[in-house]
Amino acid sequence: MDSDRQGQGTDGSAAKPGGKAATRSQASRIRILDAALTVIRTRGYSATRVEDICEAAGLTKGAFFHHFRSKEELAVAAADHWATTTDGFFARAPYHALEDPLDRLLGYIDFRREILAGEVPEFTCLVGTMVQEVYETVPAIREACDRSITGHAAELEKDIEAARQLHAPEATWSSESLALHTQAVIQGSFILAKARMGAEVAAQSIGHLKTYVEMLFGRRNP
Amino acid sequence: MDSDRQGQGTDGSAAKPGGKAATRSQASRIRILDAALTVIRTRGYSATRVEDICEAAGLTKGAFFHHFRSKEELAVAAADHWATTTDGFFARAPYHALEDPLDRLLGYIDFRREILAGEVPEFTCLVGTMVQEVYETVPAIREACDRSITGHAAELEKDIEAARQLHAPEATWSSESLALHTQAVIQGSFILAKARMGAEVAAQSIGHLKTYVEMLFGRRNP
DNA sequence: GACAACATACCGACTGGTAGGTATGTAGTT
DNA sequence: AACTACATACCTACCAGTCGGTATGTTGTC
Repeated sequence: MDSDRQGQGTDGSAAKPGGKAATRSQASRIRILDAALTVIRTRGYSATRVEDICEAAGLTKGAFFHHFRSKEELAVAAADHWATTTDGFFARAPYHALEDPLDRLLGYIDFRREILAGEVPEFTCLVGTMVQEVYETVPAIREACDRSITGHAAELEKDIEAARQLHAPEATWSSESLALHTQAVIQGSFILAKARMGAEVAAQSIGHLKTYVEMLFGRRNP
Repeated sequence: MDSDRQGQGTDGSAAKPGGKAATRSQASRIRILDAALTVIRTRGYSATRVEDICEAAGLTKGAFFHHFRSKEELAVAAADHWATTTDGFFARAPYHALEDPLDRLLGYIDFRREILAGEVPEFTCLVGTMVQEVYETVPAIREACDRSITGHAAELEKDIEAARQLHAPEATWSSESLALHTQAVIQGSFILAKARMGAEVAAQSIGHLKTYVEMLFGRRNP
């Protein structure tokens, strides 16, 4: 209902072999979305002007409003775009090849810590930023952010559940709650990183998260 | 240097016995600050208009700009006000009377979970919200938020350090990093609560935090 | 206590720049 | 010719901040 514009841009026709124009249009659309990721993560959603995004994308407002009906619609599309790209990014990460689900889970946490590089806007989360601002005022954006976070957690939950059955069948905690907890730690570590303008705090916090998971699975003693 | 207007309002003259007007002025100032806490937590910093705050405070823009030179200056004052009021709030909480520092630490975590009541804007954090939006663009606000978070963590760190020396002298983690980690979990849990529009996720995440701390201190086995 | 002189607290109409959105034009493709 | 993908110029609502004014003290002097 609200998720057209997902795969093939604005054109309704599908399966066009070698459609050059459609490809170029899509490229512009994605440039706008990518620009939005950068700018919104830097300045926040409300404070970013659509012209900021256009400038970062090397396009004009005409192009912007050709692809998106409003700033709000862009935000929803950006959240979906974020979900898609990050999911792909993590799916391709090396830890994913490990056999034991617990190793994958710990590998995921290590990976999250490792990618805390560069400037703060580069490693922080688009949807975590946006949902803080608009959760009460713009339902569509809130829902898109929720989809992104919940979807990512659900992906992780699979490994957690498998690891739980394999290594901690007696565990009292639910895989879902642990998956969400990892996301809470990561999101919270971003807030501290922003307050302090550095990744160090975030890395330490994710380190605590890893210790916790290791202890839950008996791989480490206090 | 930047912290006049703190104790005695706008009047330069000090030690005025029974100054009625100064008291009334302070009351208005605090009404504006309290209103700002509510409104900004609900709508975010950038999206709140100063007129929203005035309306919530039952005053007009004239009064607002009499007390604050700009919206930015208000935000800084609001962050400081937040730090002051929340510190007092936690200082007065019952867990604070416990003798064992570890009990106080665990009591703090329990307390944080217990106060997740009411609507989302009522239990979420002002400075966590603001710093996400402005960390790159408004240094003064970022610093004020940092002061609030770091100060709160430092207060907690005292109990953690005492508990560590008493119950886990061999521990490899630092009290500071654990204190900051608790704040990361709490802040992150707010983000999830906002995405899902409910306190339940936050409570579960803080539950995991408690389990972690208990395990760190050997009060619980996996 | 009365009155002048002054300061503080607040009101609300106004302004000027800004930013979301629109209307129109145009080059390229089919 | 029709349509897509943009660019440019323009419109308009909105909002931070200003400014002249009023009401309520407060201080000092007689």
